[in-house]
Amino acid sequence: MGQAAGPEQGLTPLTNLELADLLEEIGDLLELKGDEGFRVRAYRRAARVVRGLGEPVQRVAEEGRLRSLPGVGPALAAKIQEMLTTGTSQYLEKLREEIPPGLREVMLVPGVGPRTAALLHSELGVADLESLEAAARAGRLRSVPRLGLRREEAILEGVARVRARGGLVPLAVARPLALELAAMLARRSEVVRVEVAGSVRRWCETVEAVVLVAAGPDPARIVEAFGALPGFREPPERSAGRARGRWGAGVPVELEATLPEAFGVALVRLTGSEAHWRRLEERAQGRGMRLGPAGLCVDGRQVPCDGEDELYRLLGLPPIPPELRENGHEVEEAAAGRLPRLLEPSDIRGDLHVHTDWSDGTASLEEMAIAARSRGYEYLAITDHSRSLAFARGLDVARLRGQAEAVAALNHKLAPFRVLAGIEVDILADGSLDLPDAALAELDFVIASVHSRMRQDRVTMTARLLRAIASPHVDVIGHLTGRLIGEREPCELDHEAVLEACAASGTALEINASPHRLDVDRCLARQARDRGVTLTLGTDAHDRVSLEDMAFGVGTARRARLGPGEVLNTLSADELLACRKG
DNA sequence: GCCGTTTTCGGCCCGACTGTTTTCAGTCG
Repeated sequence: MGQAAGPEQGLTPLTNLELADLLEEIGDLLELKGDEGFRVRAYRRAARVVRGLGEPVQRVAEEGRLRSLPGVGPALAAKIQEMLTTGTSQYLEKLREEIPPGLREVMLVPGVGPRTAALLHSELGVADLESLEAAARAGRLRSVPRLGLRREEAILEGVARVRARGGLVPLAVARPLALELAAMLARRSEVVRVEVAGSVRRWCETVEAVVLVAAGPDPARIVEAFGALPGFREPPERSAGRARGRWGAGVPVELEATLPEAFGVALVRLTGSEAHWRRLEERAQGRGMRLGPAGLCVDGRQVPCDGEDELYRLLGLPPIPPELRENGHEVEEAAAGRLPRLLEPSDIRGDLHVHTDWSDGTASLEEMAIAARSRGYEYLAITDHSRSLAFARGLDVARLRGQAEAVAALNHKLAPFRVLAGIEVDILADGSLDLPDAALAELDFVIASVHSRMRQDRVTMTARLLRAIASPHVDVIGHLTGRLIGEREPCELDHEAVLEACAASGTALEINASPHRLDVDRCLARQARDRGVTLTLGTDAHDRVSLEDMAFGVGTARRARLGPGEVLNTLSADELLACRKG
């Protein structure tokens, strides 16, 4: 307490995520510069370690433990220290002068990596997405060595795709920022109460803006305090009780400040969806009240509403969970007492998809297990990659057996906590599995996932998945569509055929809880449920911190209206093992 | 860049596909 840099120094302590971004940027710029690959990887590895660190890197630095982090040697420790003190590093600043930072977004275009981006820069002076698009439209790309008409067309299409998603912020970015901003506001004396609202609160996978609602006796002072937070690129626009601006790299952020007695109505309105709010307005009108931005009026008098539940109660409704506030029909359901019992975070008894340093994770088997136990779980399934994912150090039969032995030893040590010996076995291009049946048969839990050849046509990809689903050893299909939100489109697939095969064979489908994936999504999860397919939740964590991503999985499951009975991880370890196939 | 029952240098990250070529560099998972 009191140690953090105050406003008098004009510097807020860097969060782990911000520091990781700076390290990532150095990696990208070095790569664009043509630096040898190992240094680039060192920066990226350090970024990953910092991102997945279970404690503030600030504290690690203060206690002189930076060098103890894996992948952090003398050079990186010094740069991290400098970044924590000054907010940047001279090395990074120099790189930014040498290489146009806009080239980083050029690399977002599919098919354009560091070499091509650098080539486009040197040959055509491309420095960002705009100049790339202009050059492509002018037909100047096709004349560059190793490029041609086909790639020019593909790049133009890719630019459009990158653009299209440009306006939306992935939940993976928006939610941590929303929570951080809410925490900053909560510390201000002007603020009595603050909540995250908007699409973030409804766990939408992408959002237009981070929206916050804060209450206090003097809303104007809250708006003022909000505008003064460090992190806005330029001062946010302010109007009565409101402020909106762009935070950090440009994420749109909005605040509405109210009096405490108007907080409930504001929170419901700003949480949305719009259809939900409209439906509530209609319902109020139907009951002789008037609901609007100013609040709820009964007989011409403003009724105080300091919480959401109070508003719903006045409208004759039970509280409606934010995840259900979508098309407005949920209001009728609520009125009829037919709201579903939704999955709760506390229903989840274990994580069914994690990686360790046996493959491409950063934490050891024991570290992951202990982290899972301290989250209150009863069990954890270890599901590292298999053989063919060489770049992730995937496990072959021998190493898998070695890991199973290590798991057995760990179970002895951590009992009654259970570690399940599992695998995320690769589904190869023809639908066969990357490990022999005999090896899979020995495991407690088998996820099968596609990691390569993701652009197969619909027929081929469907057949490929059906073959994996038919395997008696496969318990779950992991991240079915392979999409990465804002980065990679889902693969072509006959969903109906897949769901039918899952239902018939008793194969579960995963809701991958990584906020970058959320795969299967809400719609597909709901369809699966309707077809009698069981779902599992797995974080796909590659470090201890990412075990917290389970919240995103639960949010998605709730949006899909799943209850505890439809999710495998609500079972005990014994029940789970008992209901495996075969 | 980091790291060391290969310990202060020499490894570390592999294989398939694609569009461009006429033998392969670059991208991706």
